[in-house]
Amino acid sequence: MNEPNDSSTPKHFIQAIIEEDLASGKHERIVTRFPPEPNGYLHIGHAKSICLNFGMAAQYGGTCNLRFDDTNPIKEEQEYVDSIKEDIRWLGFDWEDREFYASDYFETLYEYAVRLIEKGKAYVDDLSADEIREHRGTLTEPGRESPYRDRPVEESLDLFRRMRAGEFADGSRVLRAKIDMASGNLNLRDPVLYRILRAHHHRTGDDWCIYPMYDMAHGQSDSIERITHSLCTLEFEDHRPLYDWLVEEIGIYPPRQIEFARLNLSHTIMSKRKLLELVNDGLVDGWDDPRMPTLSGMRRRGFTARSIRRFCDGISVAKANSTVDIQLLEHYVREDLNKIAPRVMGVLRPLRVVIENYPEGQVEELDAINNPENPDAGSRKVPFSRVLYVDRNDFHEDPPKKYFRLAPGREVRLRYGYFITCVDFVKNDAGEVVELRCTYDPETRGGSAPDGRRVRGTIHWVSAEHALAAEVRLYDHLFSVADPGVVEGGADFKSHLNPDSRTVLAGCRVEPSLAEARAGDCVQFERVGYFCVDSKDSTPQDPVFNRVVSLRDTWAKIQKKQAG
RNA sequence: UGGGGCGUCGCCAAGUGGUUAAGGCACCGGACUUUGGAUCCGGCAUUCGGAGGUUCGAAUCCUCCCGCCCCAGCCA
Repeated sequence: MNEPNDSSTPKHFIQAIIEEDLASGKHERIVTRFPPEPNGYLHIGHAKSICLNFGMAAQYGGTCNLRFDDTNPIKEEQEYVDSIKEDIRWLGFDWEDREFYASDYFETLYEYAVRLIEKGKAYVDDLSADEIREHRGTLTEPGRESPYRDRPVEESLDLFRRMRAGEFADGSRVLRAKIDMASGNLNLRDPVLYRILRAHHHRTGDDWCIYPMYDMAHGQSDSIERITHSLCTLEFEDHRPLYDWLVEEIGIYPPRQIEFARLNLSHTIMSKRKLLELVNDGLVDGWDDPRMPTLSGMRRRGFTARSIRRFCDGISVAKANSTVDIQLLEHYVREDLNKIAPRVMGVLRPLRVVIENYPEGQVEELDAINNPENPDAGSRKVPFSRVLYVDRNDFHEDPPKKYFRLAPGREVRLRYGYFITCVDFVKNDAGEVVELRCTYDPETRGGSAPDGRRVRGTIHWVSAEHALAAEVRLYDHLFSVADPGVVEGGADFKSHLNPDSRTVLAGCRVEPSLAEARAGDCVQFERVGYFCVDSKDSTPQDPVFNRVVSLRDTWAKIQKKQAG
């Protein structure tokens, strides 16, 4: 799936490369792959890669494989592969029958390693991990060759076979490529290709006690799958010479690795390690907490797959490290939800309103448009009666300048209802306004005055006796600073956690039509924001709504300006 | 002091020797409005990290300088 080619999105450098390769005849069809390691949940940063890889395949009539990079059994689990598949499907992409695992290639990879040893391009090293590190040298000093580097091919072959057979202890030996211990690129200083590791693998079980390293597995898996363009992030740029070297020395099909900048988003973090820390420390309610930048969290929050896809298109792909303003993401959800979310009325902080001249016991069913952006969405009936709730912040005892809503003596329009005028208000002992006394103009049913009289303010409301009680969870940025990664002194990123990232409102009142709402449904509470029925905690009896994003709020801006 | 990358508006990002230096977000005006939403109009880089140079002409080519990111896992 990908969006109709938006002319406002210019071609990026990867598209340029692919088009050249197609035009020159280097490739007839392109093949890409999305290669997650099943050691955590997918986040919005992965979405960029997913959209890129599947997007290129779709745009140029090729295919994109899903391949799990599962070469480290210590960190990988089936739970993660399941969640990854679910997230990719939800995002709207289909790998059909092309679901692969690096572990499927273990036997072939082993043969490739043997081939390298036979060519004298790899050797078994008996050095310990510490010794290997000591021999590696530093950024500015060359490394030293291992004393085992030039041992006979036959000896390495024998040792490697016995490594596989389980004759040696974990960590006692490794297979290394024989390249150049003096290279300025540390990846070329005889990189480790295989290590001994007795760990249960989620797919191969206990079949293997040696596992290939990333460099020995990734490019070779790409080659086996005939990947034409292997797209990865910038930190692998230094690995490209090794990627090319291995494919060349083994003598197999050479895919082309192309690196692009990973996504960074302001006010959040993308590091799996840090995300896991938030989960483990109980600072969020799990991987799918609606504040998390994980796809499962965003899905639960109410982000649409389409808005994420559009976002990924919008930010484009380049090689410069960058941090995208989270407001751009919010823009794309608003854009999408504006078109598809049914409008309803919900009162978050209820303030009781009695319409004094409205007949006791009378109920009217008023027509309300479901979505002004989409006539096909039709309309619904909303009950109106003598006692209503409006939002507390739609009343001001002493209204500030430019405030168009309710205040003593002020007339406003109730959305799809009547014009009402506040004639009095009631306070409790604590001095809080607890009730408004209003009158209505029977001539203004539906919201317009026959005499042409205009009101500046329109507010939302619900009928007290008909409204449903609900819990509403307001979410804000997870971190209060744009770049939580930057911390002073001994502080750590968690010190930037936004204490107001979640505000739970109980006792909210929403219109009765919401009785039909089901988990995952998104609506717009008019004048407030977009909300999604929580998929975990919501029940028909006790509905729970998550705020996806607020509506743009001009009044808030005016207030800010007035304040200072 | 090694190697690999990157620097164009507050944030993304086009641009590949001749364009008035795209577009989006944000921001600022205004119109419209039964959501202070949406929509619509208008504004928003004499300048491309800096300095030299080549050229009739440079963000694009050359030289030097500056800044930022990545690499010393038997992680990926």
